Amino acid sequence: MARTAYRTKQKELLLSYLKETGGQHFTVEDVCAHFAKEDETIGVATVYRYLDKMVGEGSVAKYVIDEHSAACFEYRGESACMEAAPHFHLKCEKCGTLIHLQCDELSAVQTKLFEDHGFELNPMRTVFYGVCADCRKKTGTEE
Amino acid sequence: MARTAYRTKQKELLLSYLKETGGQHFTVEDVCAHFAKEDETIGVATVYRYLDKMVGEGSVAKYVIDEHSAACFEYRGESACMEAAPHFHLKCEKCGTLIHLQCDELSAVQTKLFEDHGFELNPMRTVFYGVCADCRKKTGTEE
DNA sequence: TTGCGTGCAAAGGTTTTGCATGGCA
DNA sequence: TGCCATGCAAAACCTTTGCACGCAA
Repeated sequence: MARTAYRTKQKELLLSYLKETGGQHFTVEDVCAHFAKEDETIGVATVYRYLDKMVGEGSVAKYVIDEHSAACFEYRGESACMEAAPHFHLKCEKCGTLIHLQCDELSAVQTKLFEDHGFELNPMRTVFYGVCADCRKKTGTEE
Repeated sequence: MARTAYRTKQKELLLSYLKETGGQHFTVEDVCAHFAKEDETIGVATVYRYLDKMVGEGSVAKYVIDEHSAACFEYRGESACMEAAPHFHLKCEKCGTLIHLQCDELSAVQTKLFEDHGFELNPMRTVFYGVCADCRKKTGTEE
């Protein structure tokens, strides 16, 4: 059963950070560094523990952007239900930009996948890889 | 410039493995284990080195399925150009199954993303996360 | 006082890298 | 002979886990 959740300083700190950065991406390191600058301490383990729990609850989304860099998290609001404002993520393989995209066409894909293939897409975790408009313009010769 | 590429045993071994398993997924460990059973030796570093190069050339696709398990690779054929037979990958978050899906609707998304947002989707790297039909049937209560 | 929450450090896993050796041309 | 390719082991990286201590209730 749900244990009594203590109200601790770290939890408050993390929640305040989440609200500040709502909708933006951050890593665990970002969180720790942010508070280190303010002379507050919050250990990585603690951040991981909270974030993992919140991912399970759906209020935070976790994205594996690249296998070798830290995972990206994103706050989706306390009462965020997944259907609320689903958006997708486009990751540019050239410049590394992560684009938020709210697009009906993509939502249609979600429906299509479900109806035709019985597959229930999870937009909270899916990342589209490719090359963004800006990078395509630049001939694309550079790495 | 392109250096003279030597013809080595390891390269042959890897290529033969790729052709055998064409279209299937494998990890670096799979490759090494496969040859270890046949008393052939091919080190992980070598496999990573070749695979990374081939990913760059487009003949092998690399998927980050889960941040904590090994990366999945897939051979796409020597002369595989990306337009040839693009298919997408659906990863079930419940049972872990990786589904290959060749679907015109999804190809339409690719076009849509390109036309409306200038984003050139890379199907070789994109993985759709969600829940597969089988797992949805099973009430979905289990982890 | 009870026992959850925390931080530190160690462990765990995959992938990369350095370096000496081996093998292709 | 020259130099690319290889394998081993160590390093690097992110994330998880064990454990003792601190703090909320």
